[in-house]
Order: sequence, then C-alpha cells, then structure tokens
Amino acid sequence: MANMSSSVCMETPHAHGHAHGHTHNYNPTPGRDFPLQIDSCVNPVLDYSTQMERYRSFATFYKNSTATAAPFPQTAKITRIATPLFPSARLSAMPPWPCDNAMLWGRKPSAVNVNGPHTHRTGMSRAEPVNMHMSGKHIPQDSALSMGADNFLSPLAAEQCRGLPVTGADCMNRLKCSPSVPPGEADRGGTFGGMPPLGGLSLPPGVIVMTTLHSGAGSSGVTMSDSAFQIANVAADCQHSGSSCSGSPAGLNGNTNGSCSSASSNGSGAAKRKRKRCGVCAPCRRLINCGVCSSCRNRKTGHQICKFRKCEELKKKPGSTMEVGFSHTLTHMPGGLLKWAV
DNA sequence: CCGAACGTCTCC
DNA sequence: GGAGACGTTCGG
Repeated sequence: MANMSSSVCMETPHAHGHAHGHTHNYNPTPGRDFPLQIDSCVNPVLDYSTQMERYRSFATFYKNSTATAAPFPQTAKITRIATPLFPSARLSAMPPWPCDNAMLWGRKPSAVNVNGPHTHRTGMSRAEPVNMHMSGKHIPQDSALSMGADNFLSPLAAEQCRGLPVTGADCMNRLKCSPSVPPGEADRGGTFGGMPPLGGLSLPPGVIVMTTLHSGAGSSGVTMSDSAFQIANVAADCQHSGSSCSGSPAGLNGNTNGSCSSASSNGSGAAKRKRKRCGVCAPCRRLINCGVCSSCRNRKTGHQICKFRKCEELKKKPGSTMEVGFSHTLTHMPGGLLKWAV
C-alpha cells in the first residue's frame, strides 16, 4: 500500500472501521460520512469537537478501567487511546492530511526543528500557524477545546481561501492558494508555492508530490508520507537558507536544527546537544497529551513529554536515523514538483 | 527565571 | 526493556 493516497484522505472513516475488524467508537455523522474526508475538512471545528469528545471518553474509560479489579493492560490502553483518535490512520497513528491535522499540530513551533533558527523567512514555519494565537503557556494542552477555529489548518480549497482575511493560521491557507499568490511569495512562506493544486485538493503545507522513483521497498506508505513531510521541510530549509545541503536527506536527522552542519550526530562532543522534535511525525503533530501515560502521569518528576507525543526521531538513537540508507537525490522539477530519485 | 522536554542513569 | 528520577538544555 505504498501510495500517497493517505495524504489526500481518500478513505472514509466508515470504511476504515469495517475493513479492519477492530472496533472503535466512530459514529458517522450525517453529512460527514462522505466518500472523501474532505467533507470533514470543510468543517474542522465540528470534527475537532467530535474527536475531543471521543478522546475524553477514552480517558473516562481508562479511569473506570483502572478503578475496577481487572487492570487495564498497557498495550490495550495504548491501542484504545491512540487508535480511535485517528480513525483514519490505522497504521502508526499517522493521520491523513488534512483531516486530523487540526488537533495534531505541535505545541511549540519554535521547539520544532523544522525550520530551526532561520528567522529571516518572512513567512512562518509549518507548525507556527496553529499556534499563532496560542501561547501554549497559557492554554492547557488538555483544554485544547478552547482553541478557536483559527488554530486549524483549515484545508480550504483555493476558491474558499480567496478573499478571506489573512490571520495567523489563514496565512498557510493563503499559501496554498497558489492562484492568488505569486510563486515567490509562497516560497518564502515555507512551502512550495510552485506546487499546483492537485485536482482541486489542496495539499497540506510541506507535502510534496513525489514521482514514482521510490519503489517503497523497505518502507510503508505511511513512512513515505512522513518522509514527504520531512523532505519538504528540508528542501524548504535549504531553499531559504541558501546552504549547500541541496536537500540531502542527511538533514532529515532530528538533529538538523535547521542547519546543514555535519557536526550534529557524529558522536563527537556535539552529540551531547539536545535533539529537537522533528515536528512532522505523527506524534509531533499531536496537539494534546494523553494524560494517562506514564510520562503524563509523572509530569512533574518525569520531565518527559507524553508518550504519544514523543517524536519518532527522538525515539531513535542519535545517528541511527535516516542518514543511513538515504543516498537519494531530490530534484526540482518543472511546476514545483520534486523528484525523489534513488 | 521558569516551564518543557531531552539525555542519562538506576531500578525492577 | 520500561518506568521513574534527575540533571541539563533550550526557548520564552
């Protein structure tokens, strides 16, 4: 299943629930059980509220479960907590764009190494729009329901985008509205302005269309999706930084910190430096803490991020990440496409 | 200064 | 290997 369909939400939550045997509490809402989840994207607030409600039901379930005589197995907890949150992402909790994106974007954009210290960009980093009006310090993660609609990366179509006032989050939408944005401006915004809309489907920022050179061997489609995000960010980074990393996936290491320095993970003295969240993996995009994992429960003493928000890259040992096996080449193609040559 | 979170160590 | 604790780093 190594295709990119997950990026455009071609699957209904309804079908998902039936096709895979496991049950969750997804109740298709009239008007939402649409062949394309684009429908739910048009009404992100409704979606978000629904999912938050479900999330809380899981928390309640957990409490009740632990209160009873039979302990709730950790694996079962994880399955129950993580899976229903992303009904469309049965693999590795990777939410398809853009449907679940609303509640998944990370907390502190500045702590994400997507763009690192490069501040000369006139636009904003991929995660920034979500938190534009959300200090994070003052909005408890578990009260994310208080987020306004502008905290969603509303995947409006180009026509819907046009004419809207451009607030923090809307800025990213505007970037996706290539017809009204000069290519140069879009590029400065941190995404691929030259990227044409895909048959009316607006792609999430950072998602690129890759040509078929990647066989998918050794990587699932989900991984490909994640890679796409990372590739895009690296490319954007190099684009605005003018550095010489030329989209080299070595920069995909969680250590990049927006730079293409080679001293990040070589086991020398610099290896002691803290790595940063990649900002693009599913856990990084998750917005809320689960509240029930050990990290959440031991927030005060543990000093650890929620397990479901722990960056996939940071879980790996430094140096064991993607610099190995990434001898590929990113090639800019006409029309803003990128070719992922192996 | 403070909160968040990564790294590392210890314990089980 | 996971949990927990704590030192440390980082950003606001």
